[in-house]
Amino acid sequence: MISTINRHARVCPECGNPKVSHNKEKGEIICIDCGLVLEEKMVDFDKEWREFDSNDTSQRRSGAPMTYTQEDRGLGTQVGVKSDLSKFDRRTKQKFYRFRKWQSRVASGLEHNLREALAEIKRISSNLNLPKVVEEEAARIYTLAAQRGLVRGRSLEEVAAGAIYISCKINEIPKTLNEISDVSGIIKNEIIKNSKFVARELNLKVLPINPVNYINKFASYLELSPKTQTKAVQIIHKAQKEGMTSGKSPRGIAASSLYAACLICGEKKTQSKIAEITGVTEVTIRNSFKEMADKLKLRKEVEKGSKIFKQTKETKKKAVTA
DNA sequence: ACACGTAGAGAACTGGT
DNA sequence: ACCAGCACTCTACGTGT
Repeated sequence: MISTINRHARVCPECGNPKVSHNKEKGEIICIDCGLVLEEKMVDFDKEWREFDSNDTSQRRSGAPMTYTQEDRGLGTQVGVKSDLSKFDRRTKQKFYRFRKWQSRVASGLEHNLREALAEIKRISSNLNLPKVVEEEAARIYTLAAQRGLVRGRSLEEVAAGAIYISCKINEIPKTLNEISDVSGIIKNEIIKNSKFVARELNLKVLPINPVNYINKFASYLELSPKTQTKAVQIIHKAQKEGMTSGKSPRGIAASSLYAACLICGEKKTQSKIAEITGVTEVTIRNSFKEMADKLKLRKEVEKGSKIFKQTKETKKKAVTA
């Protein structure tokens, strides 16, 4: 989890330097070149020195896990609410009320902003039924943006919606701008504008997914042989070399390459079956396959595969009738 | 049932003004 | 900031095998 959510923050957005220094005492990650603080208020994940159980010699940490979905990352202390104070006498209660008042007063502008924005991110995520990891990533992106002063002069709701959009893309969650716009109440253009701005300033690379990553999963659902899988990967590599994959849906590329590989290896699966598993339509598979077959000269291989498929089908038939 | 083709519409992005 | 244009994908058909 930690490695996932921190993976985008290791290159300095200011000078592009990948060399960063981790100052554990201050809980900061700093660029060695320009000194820019990339991340602050980090948590030390080293061993806990205390022991709470004499029988247990292993050293443990305690408390709830750290989360970016709270402005203090779930690590802060909150002075109790009224119900917690019921057991105290009047004087003690008044003391705690004063503490609470001061706690809210001393909270910085950034903390107030984060509290509002993270609540908004939580609300949008919940309405869109987004996985926890997407909410966490969006919260992390917003927190970094706020720490770098990118929210200043912008509406926090707009930046929050932008963070959600980036997070969905990073985590491969197919949510459309319209859906995010409907739930957040922010117009599409503003979401695009803010997500681009934040991604650029934080040096977040929202790269398209490599279609090869899908092959194993889809092939397993389709119960394809390792030979067909390898062929599909080869086809994708060829297509990538020919520059056929840019701008296209990686799922579509994976689907059509699997379809082609099935035909070539004589392991026929229908377009509708592959479409069902891969989550793209038959039309997308057809169009993409047609382009691949033409540009990568797969026609001959496909014909050969079809012959093998027919032969094996006939021998199976004969075996059954015999 | 499956493969293939087409039309029209929508979503997302890009570039020009 | 706005808009037009573009490439891509989708739905919804019809047709052929």
